[in-house]
Amino acid sequence: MSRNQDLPLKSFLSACTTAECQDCDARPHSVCAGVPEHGIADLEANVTHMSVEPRGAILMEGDPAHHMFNVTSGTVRVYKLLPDGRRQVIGFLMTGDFLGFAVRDAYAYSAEAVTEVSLCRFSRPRMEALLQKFPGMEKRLLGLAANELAIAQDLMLLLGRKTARERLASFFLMMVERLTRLGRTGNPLPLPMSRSDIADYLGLTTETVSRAFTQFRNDGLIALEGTDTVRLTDLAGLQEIADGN
Amino acid sequence: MSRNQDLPLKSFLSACTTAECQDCDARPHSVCAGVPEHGIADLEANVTHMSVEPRGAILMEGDPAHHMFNVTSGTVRVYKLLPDGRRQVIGFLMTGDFLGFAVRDAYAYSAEAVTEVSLCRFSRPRMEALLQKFPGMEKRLLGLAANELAIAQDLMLLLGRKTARERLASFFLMMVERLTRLGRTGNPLPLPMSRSDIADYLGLTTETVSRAFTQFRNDGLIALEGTDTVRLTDLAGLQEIADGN
DNA sequence: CGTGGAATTGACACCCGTCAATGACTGTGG
DNA sequence: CCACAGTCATTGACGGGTGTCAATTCCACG
Repeated sequence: MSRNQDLPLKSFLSACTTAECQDCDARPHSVCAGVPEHGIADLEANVTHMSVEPRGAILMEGDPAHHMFNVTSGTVRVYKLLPDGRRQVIGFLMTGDFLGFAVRDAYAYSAEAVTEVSLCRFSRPRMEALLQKFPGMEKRLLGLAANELAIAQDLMLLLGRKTARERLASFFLMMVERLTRLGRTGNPLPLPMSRSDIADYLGLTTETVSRAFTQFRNDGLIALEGTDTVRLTDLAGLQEIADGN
Repeated sequence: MSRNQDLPLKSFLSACTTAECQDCDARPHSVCAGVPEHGIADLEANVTHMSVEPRGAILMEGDPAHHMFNVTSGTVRVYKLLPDGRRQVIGFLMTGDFLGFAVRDAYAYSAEAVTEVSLCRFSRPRMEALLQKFPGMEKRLLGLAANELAIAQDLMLLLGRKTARERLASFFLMMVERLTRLGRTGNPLPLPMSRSDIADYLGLTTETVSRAFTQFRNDGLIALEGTDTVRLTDLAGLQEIADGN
């Protein structure tokens, strides 16, 4: 199991003003889809565009939850730690995903950039003002929360009841589906995160993940194109495995 | 691992008009806390009060999501199944909990009564009208969703990374906290659900759960008062175990 | 008291974790 | 251009925690 005690967690946050809400690719997939066209300027005035280097920290468990984020490009890993360093990745965020739900006033999880990541940052009070002003935005946020909840429930089934093979197959199919929904190609499937990230997402070890990879390769279900790209050569077969048969 | 293929899933839903929103004990804990006092009559007009017998079905995975529910008393188990019968309980719902989030138009989980359960049922369009009319209700619903998400993330950490002992200790403490929040006594802790329900919630088998119970008993951490009530005799010890040490 | 399902306990097997070695890849400096 | 180091991925050997199967025991309920 991977430990996380020695990662360089210092923040690589840096301001950047190149991106603009007006022609933001992520908008239709994000909470900002709930803002009407005439409100975009207002939106822009209340957001900070920023980018984070790979392995850079975005927020940490226990920090006061002063901000909310919107991922506009790149991949983010969100995770929780046990005191002894055991890590559970609770999600990978991509274009349009929202980050920063918090009950009480502190984050209950940490988030780091996997690849270079672009983010929109909202301060909490400003976000609340926006939600007040644009009810569609709040409705949209509720929809995103319900969607995340559904993903979380799928992961619970995976973590509680699936075998290693079933977990990996489910992971592949889930990633394909998300990329497809974003209008990107899911096959060959890019995997920007490490085996250790995948393992900590699936509740396994890197060794077990690696063994499952080679097993799938030997069974003709996948083909590796480098270590971070997988061609799914038998989607139906993977689907069967993912569903438990 | 418990299979769920032979459970009598026919619905025991039955109308009942005794409860009223005006003096509903669950209101301050539920989505209805977002409705102002002057809107209660409107709320009442858009809700059906009902009760479900133990083991009765409330909704089933795949059903069209025509309704949303509000638990006002009793305990509900929410779960997902794999085709071969493996079951993952994704939550136990109690007073004030909301049931019926659905992306797309179908439920992604099933729900059954553990004890006798009282529910308020909203039809989807009526609920949406209410949310439109009372923005506080939508805000409240978002808060409930964020809260459920946090609970789900805790469970992911549990399912992915904790040992059997750690899982059971975490479960006890989680139940205590929820009951306390509802203003009820959490110690001795009532456990209306079966060992098999607990096992399927914690990603274990009944045997392993049972062994952990007796281990805790032998270690002086708990005392059983019948099979469905546990006195937690060493909360600090349980907390240490739950956190991984 | 008798009955049936749930809970507990025991014996054993197996999947996956642990530990360790090797291989593949990337970037750096000579 | 190549040697080298460092990180990550893969593979192997082995052990342990938890699942499986089976036999009691415990209770709730008639």
